[in-house]
Amino acid sequence: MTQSLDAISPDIPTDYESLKSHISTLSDSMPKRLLQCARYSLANPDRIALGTTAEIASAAGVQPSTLVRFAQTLGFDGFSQMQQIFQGQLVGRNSEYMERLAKIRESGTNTPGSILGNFVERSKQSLDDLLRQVDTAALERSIEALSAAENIHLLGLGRAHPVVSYLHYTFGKMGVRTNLLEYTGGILEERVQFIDENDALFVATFSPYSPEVVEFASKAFGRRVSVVSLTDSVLSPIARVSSTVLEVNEAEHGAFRSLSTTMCLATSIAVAVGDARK
Amino acid sequence: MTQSLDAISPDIPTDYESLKSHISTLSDSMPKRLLQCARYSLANPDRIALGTTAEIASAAGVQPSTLVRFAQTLGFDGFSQMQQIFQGQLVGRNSEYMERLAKIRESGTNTPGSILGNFVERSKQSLDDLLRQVDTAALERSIEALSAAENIHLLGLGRAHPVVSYLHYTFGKMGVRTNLLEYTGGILEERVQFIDENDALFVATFSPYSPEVVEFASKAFGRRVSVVSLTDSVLSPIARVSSTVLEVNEAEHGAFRSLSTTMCLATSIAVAVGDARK
DNA sequence: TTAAATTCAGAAAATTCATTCCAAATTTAT
DNA sequence: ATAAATTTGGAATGAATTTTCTGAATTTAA
Repeated sequence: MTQSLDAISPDIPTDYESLKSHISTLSDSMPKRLLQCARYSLANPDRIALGTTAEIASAAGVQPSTLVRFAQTLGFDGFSQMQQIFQGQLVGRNSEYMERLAKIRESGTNTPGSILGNFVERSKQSLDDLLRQVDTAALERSIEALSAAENIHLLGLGRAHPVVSYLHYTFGKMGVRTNLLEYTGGILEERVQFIDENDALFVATFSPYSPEVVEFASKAFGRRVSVVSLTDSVLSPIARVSSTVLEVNEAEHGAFRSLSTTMCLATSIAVAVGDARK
Repeated sequence: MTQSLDAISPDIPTDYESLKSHISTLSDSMPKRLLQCARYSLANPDRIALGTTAEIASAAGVQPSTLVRFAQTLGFDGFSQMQQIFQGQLVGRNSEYMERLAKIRESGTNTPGSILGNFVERSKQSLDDLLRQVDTAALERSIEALSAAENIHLLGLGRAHPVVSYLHYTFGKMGVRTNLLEYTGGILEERVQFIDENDALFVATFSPYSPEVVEFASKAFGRRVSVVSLTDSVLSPIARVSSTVLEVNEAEHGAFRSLSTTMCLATSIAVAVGDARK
């Protein structure tokens, strides 16, 4: 049907990967609305594959005709021709996905893909556990404590450091001032004196629990500071010196634990505190 | 528009799995042509999802109108309504997903528990997307590059910093030496000279992409260093200056993005590189 | 075998869709 | 600042698509 036209324009992408890079290349010289299309297509390829021009256009905040122009800018006849590539990707990807799912169960395969498949599976499981096992009362008290605090101090070393680093960033973006306690030699303990009774200390620590962190929290707790802790077991030594304890069972693979679930909880805490403070 | 009709026929399947059993149940009492439709649909769900009635009918050896009657026999308004379920299968929507979304909508959106519920659900979705959309070839090339590197340098600022911080820790535990590049004033750029051609640079950056990070990666790339980047879109400026690009669509809630999915990918990378190096 | 009921094919109708077109708005170059 | 070029929104168009309808064919029941 469009054979002659295909022959005329031989340089248009025929698979999704090259289409992606094609879009990415041309997007440099695209005007506002077409760039909007480019962004939307790459962010929502599924909707491009399945939607109609009207639906997609409205979701992307452009006119249907703009979508057509976008496709034509990329060298296609029109939208429909471009859509076929997105559809092809959808079908191909789905069958790959099915194969990968089947392989997850078989242990022994150590390809990057199967390792990822494993972690995805376990992380989903772990997220489910989080939602099922979370102590809602403790979560609420934690949010209250952090919302009421004059200053929030954040402490976490080793595998826990990314958690407080993320909270530092996210709280900052929401206008909540936090103090990220970095461990630079032995001077950590001295900082306890700068933590006020009206402040809160958020501390994350996982097995094996750094003694310095527990010690620091203990001292703060002794000074009647609200200590909100995030840890991997209620048996954690941090539990004794905390006002509220949040527990997370993280996905693991052999000796290695992810931070996937922990980050989900951390994000929720940040958003809830941000809401309460606004 | 079809609300009243939906209400009248409340027992039609809403996901592919139940549709399948619905079809096989009813197919017992179907006349020849409808049975033909039933068989074809179960054998070629992808074509039902993406084709037009004319195309599918011709492929299945029936009339387009028969396809419509088939859908109506199953309880649908028409073909289009049935087609949506086949499309949902392709994108990975199932009944559990629908139920959970409904639950989240029911509950108030501002209690800490519901915020957490929301993030858990979105994170799971996002993890699924990761497994579906991941570019396995790019992932494998990334692992290779990092495994082959003499030294691995890690760079990430803002929301991306927790990612490299985590990698620094985890690689360390596996005996893989890494160099975490911290941004302390303007001296970042100078460090490029210490990165060798046999080294690899792992850089994480998310929108809005820090110019310093892109600039640094660009210089390293110019020095023929393997640059493995983790970012949120192929339109990311880092993509141009990377040997391999890994893309992650992170769960978000309003303006706030988690790091849940990203951490899952990061963990997988660390484990895969650890395996390859051992 | 015959009549009634069901199923079917295909044409026709109604709707939706992708695409084109053009005037207005915006950007770029001078 | 002005003109030229580009980009855009939105209506108009024509093609394609889904759905309905009807008479013919087939099946079922008596």
